[in-house]
Amino acid sequence: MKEQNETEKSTKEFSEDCHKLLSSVSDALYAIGGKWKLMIIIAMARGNNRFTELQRMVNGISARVLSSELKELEMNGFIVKKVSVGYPVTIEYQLLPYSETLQEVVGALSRWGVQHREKIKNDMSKEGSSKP
Amino acid sequence: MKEQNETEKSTKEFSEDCHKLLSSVSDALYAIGGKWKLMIIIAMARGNNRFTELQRMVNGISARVLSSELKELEMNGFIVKKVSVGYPVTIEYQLLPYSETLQEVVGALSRWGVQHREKIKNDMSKEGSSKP
DNA sequence: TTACTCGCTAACCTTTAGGTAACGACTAAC
DNA sequence: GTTAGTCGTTACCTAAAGGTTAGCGAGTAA
Repeated sequence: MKEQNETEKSTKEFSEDCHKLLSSVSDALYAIGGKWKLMIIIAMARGNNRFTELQRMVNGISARVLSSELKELEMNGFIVKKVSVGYPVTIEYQLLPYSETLQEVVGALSRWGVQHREKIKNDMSKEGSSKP
Repeated sequence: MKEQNETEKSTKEFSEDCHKLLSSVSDALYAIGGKWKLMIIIAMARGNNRFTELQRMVNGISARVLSSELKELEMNGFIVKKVSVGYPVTIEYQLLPYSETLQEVVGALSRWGVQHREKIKNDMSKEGSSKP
């Protein structure tokens, strides 16, 4: 029964594999999915720690959305909000070490993004020049 | 003027870097962002090529959403729809080579997802056991 | 005094994602 | 021939993400 053929076995294994892969990717997307979270983390990793800095750097984000995303990022342990009580109360957001675990993801995504833009450009110029 | 100090220079470079990174990640998210696209590609890479197979494999997706996501994936050159005209018309979706460029992204995301789930589990057990 | 910045927040509205349910066309079983 | 299942597609509707505008409280600069 067990060594009947390989089709059945590999199908099953594939299917288990697949479920694991799917659920881990799903977990990841749950935490860092959406339009902004990764972008905010990238901007912060580049030294943007103030609210308005972030708003200017992350193109197209509104104050309302930035505010709520920062809250979520804080709840999930990616960043902290530091309020310096001294002279003019300044508020800074800082990355926590945990956000560094995202480096690989950010790297992969940005490399893919670069090559994808290239591809789109090529596709367009091909279509454009294919007029008979 | 040029070697005044390093602070100014590196700030500027950081900022340029940052914009590039942000726009490439943004491009990537535009194409493969959202809850389902990557999951569908993963499922297909594991040998699920029929509509209902995919629907069963990708947990929680509805037929309507699957149908529209498949259309988008086709438009963006990740998959093709093959209709065999013979006997009971069967429809198969197949990955195109371009979807393989996503391997790195999928790998990174799933590894991160796995460790993130671990982290959540640990965090919870810590909080749970800290009752005085 | 006026005006402008920073770090938000609330109220309101639009856009998009996604669920439900039903259909068409065809098969298979009862 | 009637019911049930496959393989999708479509129309309709809700929910939630996100944009816009406005403003507040505290500081700063003219």
